[in-house]
Amino acid sequence: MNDKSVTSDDVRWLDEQQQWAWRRFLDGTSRFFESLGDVHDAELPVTLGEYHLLVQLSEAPGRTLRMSALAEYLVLSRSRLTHTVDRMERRGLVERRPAPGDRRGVNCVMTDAGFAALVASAPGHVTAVRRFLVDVLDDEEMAMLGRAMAKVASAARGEQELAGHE
Amino acid sequence: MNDKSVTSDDVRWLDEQQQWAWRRFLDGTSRFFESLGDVHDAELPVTLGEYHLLVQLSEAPGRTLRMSALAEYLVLSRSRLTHTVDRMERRGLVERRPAPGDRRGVNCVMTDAGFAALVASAPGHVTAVRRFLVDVLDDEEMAMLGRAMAKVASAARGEQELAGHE
DNA sequence: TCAAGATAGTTGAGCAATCAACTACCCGCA
DNA sequence: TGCGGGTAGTTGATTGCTCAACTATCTTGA
Repeated sequence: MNDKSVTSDDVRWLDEQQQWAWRRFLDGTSRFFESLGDVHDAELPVTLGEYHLLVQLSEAPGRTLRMSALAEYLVLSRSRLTHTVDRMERRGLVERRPAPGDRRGVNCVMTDAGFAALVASAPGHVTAVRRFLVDVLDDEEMAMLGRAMAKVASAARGEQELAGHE
Repeated sequence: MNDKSVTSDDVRWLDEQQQWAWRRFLDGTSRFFESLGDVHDAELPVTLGEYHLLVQLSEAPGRTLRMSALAEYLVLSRSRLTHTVDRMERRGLVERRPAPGDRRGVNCVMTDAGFAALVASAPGHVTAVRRFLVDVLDDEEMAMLGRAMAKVASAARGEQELAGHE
């Protein structure tokens, strides 16, 4: 702990309802991603993490994205992305190409095999997302969840930027 | 893929709003847990995972819980819990004791050092949960989030039980 | 124009998680 | 009473992740 650490005297603890909601959030997300990951591992050609990577590439122009952009979108460390792309490249799902205009840069490109794996995984993936999330909530809850999590994401993102400039 | 696999012909894809909300959820949870984990790693004596384990023990009678109960509450595989408890036991945060009445069973007990680590971590933990979640949402959003995630958790839990009986 | 610092990505060692196989014990039933 | 199947937990090999150090390139400003 450093000299800026918070001591128990000036902490605003959570009240009953906040505590309850936070625990439901923690438990719900754990079980949701567990179940969704299980579906990928048991039935689909790519893991959940690989799937999200392929989705990002599929929506990028030329099915191509810089490593750094991919890392930012997927909330992965650069190192972890390097290792993940290594493995996917060995399986022929993506390829690395030098980035034009910046000789430090590396583009990650989805191959046809990668696209095929994405297409093959999508139905099972979406069906699971429905079963564990979308079909469980009504439209209003789903919309609220989206708005709330957009706020949460930007709070966390703000913090990330601060940490980077230390 | 097996013979029960869903083909693209009969999948109900997500509409615009559902897609948007689902992506906010995915991105928000990733960034939230990333930021909260960073706070633990940088400033607190125990990691986020260890913290949650200690919280469970702190609320159990005798600060004691069966390994299997702990695994269920924390949504951890038994193997992963075994390894995690190994490490925490080496650091003196918890102890293993035989479970009375079932000679297969093992109780995990929080030590005084474990309780001290929990107390030392709590202020920083709660402050971070506020910064990245609770203080970012208003009371209504927070309540909705709790209700929604309670539903999601039980959908996922239901699925888990089915998988177990195959 | 060139030095200092920032950015992009990789590397490899050490640590943590996963998966299947294993031991030990409990329960129900014949 | 003992056998079959289930439950509790551990083990160790494999795989994946993390962290700090490293190379290479880009940018800025004196």
